Amino acid sequence: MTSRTISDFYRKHRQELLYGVSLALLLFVLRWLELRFLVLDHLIEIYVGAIALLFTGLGIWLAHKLTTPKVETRIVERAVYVAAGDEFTVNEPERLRLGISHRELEVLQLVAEGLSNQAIGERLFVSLNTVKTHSSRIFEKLEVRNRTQAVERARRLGLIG
Amino acid sequence: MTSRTISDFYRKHRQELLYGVSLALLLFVLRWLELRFLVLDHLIEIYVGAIALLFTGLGIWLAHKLTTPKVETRIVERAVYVAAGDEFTVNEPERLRLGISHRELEVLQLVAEGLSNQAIGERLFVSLNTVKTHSSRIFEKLEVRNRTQAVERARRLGLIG
DNA sequence: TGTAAAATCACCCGAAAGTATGACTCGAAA
DNA sequence: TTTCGAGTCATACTTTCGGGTGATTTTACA
Repeated sequence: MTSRTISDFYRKHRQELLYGVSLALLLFVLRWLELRFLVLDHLIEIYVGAIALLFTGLGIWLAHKLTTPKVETRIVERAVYVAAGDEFTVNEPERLRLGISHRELEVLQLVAEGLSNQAIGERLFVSLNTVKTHSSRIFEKLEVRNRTQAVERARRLGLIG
Repeated sequence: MTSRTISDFYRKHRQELLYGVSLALLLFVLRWLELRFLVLDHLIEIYVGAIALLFTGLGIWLAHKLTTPKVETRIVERAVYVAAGDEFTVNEPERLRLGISHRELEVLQLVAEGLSNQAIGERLFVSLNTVKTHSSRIFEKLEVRNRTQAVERARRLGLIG
């Protein structure tokens, strides 16, 4: 396991780690409070109150972290295209004729959406290298040299919508 | 105070009332649990655990109620009329709206044909750098990050055939 | 159940694309 | 005359693509 992998792991699981550490700390504080107040058992109400407060806070914090990771107002401008109504179906015979696999077609569709290889890999849960292999094969089969031409050609052949 | 006023009051302060009632109920349960378990003081941990759980839940619920209405997504839909016929004419209003110059459109068309920047430069008798400048401006104006997305978008907007 | 095709991933390398910034020319408009 | 947009070009840099090669694992099917 390299340091790259470790930092990747940290990045990906930062939140979970934070929660874990926070919970551990809380339990520690709990224990301390317990030992502190248990001897004076008429202070049990204060103790319980503190616990209640503490955990209400924890709940709020948790919910906040979990439900509002981005409190930004998104303005999505969506263009509605008239006269582009018909549904698309893949030209299956053409796909078979060119020997393009399902996975390759899938990659091709994402390429057509303008995604980078990296982004495609993340979308399909495969590595960058795999995406590159797929796209290279696609280019070969479509007899083109780059993704833009591939999209152009695939459109004309009815492989993508 | 009429019944109308009362129902108005209820509508306006429904949330606050709910909170109040809930809190009262909680305190009641608390009290009950206290009496229940205090005699068996080795069950204090269970008691405290229950309290903790309860109030964590309360916190989450509170936070949820308080923060969810703040998420706001505005979707601006805009109709774009694309020529449905076979012959293509540039959607001039759209070009002007986006502030895309004629030269830029020319470059965009060649990009759509799948030419490399180098090839576009040779076709238009300008340097590679000039083509890059143009295409960068195009990307900005179309709000995209690469040529594939640019072609995709330009096609939909009726800027290219 | 064995085999071929498909899918996955890695590493290297050079080319192409894209970003950022600045500068120069030219013609039209203020 | 000044100003401004469009077009041109450059330098420097980072990122992404695409080609080549080889390998392992999964899946499909005969």
